[in-house]
Amino acid sequence: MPELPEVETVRRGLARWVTGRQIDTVEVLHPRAVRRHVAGAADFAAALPGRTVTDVHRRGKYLWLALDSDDAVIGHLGMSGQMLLTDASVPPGPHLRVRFTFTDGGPELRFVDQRTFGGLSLSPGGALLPPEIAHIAPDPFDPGYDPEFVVTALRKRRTGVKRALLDQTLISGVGNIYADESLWRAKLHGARASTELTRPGARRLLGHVTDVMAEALGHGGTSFDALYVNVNGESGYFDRSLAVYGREGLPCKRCGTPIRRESFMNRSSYSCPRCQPRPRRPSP
DNA sequence: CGCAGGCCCTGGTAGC
DNA sequence: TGCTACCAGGGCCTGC
Repeated sequence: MPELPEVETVRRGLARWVTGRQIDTVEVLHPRAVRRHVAGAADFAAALPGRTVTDVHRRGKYLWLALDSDDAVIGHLGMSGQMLLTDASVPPGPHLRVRFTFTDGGPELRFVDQRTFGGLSLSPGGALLPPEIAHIAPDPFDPGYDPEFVVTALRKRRTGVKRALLDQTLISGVGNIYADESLWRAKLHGARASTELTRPGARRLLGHVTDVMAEALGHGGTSFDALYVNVNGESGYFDRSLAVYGREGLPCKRCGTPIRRESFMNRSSYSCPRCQPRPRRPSP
């Protein structure tokens, strides 16, 4: 499940292998992959040939290819999306959704997505920051990220801390995995009311968010020698060292208490019952 | 306006 | 063995 570190790893791979190349052809193999492009798949495919990729940017879990036309191709990986750079001779897999070829005849770019939660769209004039994702807050690695502003906003939210962390309009890039990891480091249960956070407490939590994602990025962003941009941990180079996520019943790495799993927002939350006690009056 | 919950997808796996 | 049920979950949308 790609969160910020995974998307940033993909961005770096794309920046290295696609920047400066001119698009030759675009083929949409599954309309759902471009459902955010209102004008439709044919329009998407027709608009891109001849354009050159000038840069690759990211905000939170979104990334976009900036084009020499000042437009942008926005991409979101969803849960299972991958950007693969593949020689044209490699036969397409079953989940190939969109294929880009380039005029240099080099490796093609394939958007592969099993569960089709991800997708691509064309953003007119969006090269610098697509208006479609202007509502997404800066992530901790964005020059525009202001932790004191987020501290203030977080403490104003009348909701649970975890729900607030997952709100991409407050701080972006945080998903279920890194939210749980950050809360474990901060010794906070996700159902704690965000209004109860002190300013220093909120600062500490946000510091953990930044740290845990920076560490994951350090683990994942190193091996880009191959012409292969992957977002799935399955490929091996994504060696996340997780303290709580997915560790139900295993000992807490701090106190040894078995990690618990709770259902929250129709997904799983992992925490240590001892380090992260449930609040008396839980917030959603 | 702020917040909460439903829905979209499909491969893998557990259970019967 | 073959079926069903459930799980993974980010972001958009709707309704309160």
